[in-house]
Amino acid sequence: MRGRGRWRGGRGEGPSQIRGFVQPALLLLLQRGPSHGYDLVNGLSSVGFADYPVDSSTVYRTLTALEAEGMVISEMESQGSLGPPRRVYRLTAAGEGLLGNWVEQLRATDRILHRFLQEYDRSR
Amino acid sequence: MRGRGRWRGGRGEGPSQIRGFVQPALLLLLQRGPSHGYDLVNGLSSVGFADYPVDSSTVYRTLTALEAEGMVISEMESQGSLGPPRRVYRLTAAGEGLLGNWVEQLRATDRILHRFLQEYDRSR
DNA sequence: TCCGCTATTTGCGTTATGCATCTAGATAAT
DNA sequence: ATTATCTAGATGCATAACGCAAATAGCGGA
Repeated sequence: MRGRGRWRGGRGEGPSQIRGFVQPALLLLLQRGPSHGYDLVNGLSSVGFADYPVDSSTVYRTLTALEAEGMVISEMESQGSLGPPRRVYRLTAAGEGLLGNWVEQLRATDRILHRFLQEYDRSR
Repeated sequence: MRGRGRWRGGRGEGPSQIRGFVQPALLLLLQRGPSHGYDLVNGLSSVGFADYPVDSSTVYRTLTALEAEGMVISEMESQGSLGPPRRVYRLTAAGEGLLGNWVEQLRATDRILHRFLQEYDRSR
């Protein structure tokens, strides 16, 4: 899967303007159980995040970064998949904590957004 | 030591993860009437966006960019202010349209966020 | 053999933003 | 008069978080 994604807020299309949303999204998906990069790439655009296309390179890089910080742990899948070997990630306890922090952040973001939209609607 | 930069969603503090939110926020403020940069800097952190601190440089740069695209127009204030001359901006029709587009975008963002938070809460 | 998936990695460029610093007018305090 | 303080804005530098493109590689089918 190649990132399709047009962007440029304003003109027309575009990814959401949330930065650093890939990280919490991946943490949430991993909370459901271990998974590997390729699957997560598709997972993002299927399970609830259909409107939020993310490039695969971003996913892999984010996973690498998360592992470097101890938020996830990976190991090469012993055997049995249908293609090349996969690196399977699973959430650590620290990772779960991080997810919790992200959630707080995102709730704050949500409130800001609501205020903005409310202000806009009120000005009509 | 140059820009080390606090950030890091997760840990604790950090700017909101909304990118490109300064633009719609400024457009919304300008919809209420003409204003100048310094005022808008404070406007952002007072009128509804208290939790969304924005650096003044960002505000000035965003205004410059908006003007280059014809979304706002500025002129130096003829006279009468209490400090150095101000550059007063006002919204153009194109700017109002842009704001409308941003609003649509942000509603989409809002929906994504809701789904995310709902998923998280459901996993508890 | 060549194609099309699956799977991951890496180089390169862009963007929005923060921090620090500089200039400078106006006014109030010393 | 000098100095501090607020108002006002511009600019250099750094960087996180992406997207896009392309390389690498295992595997199964036509």
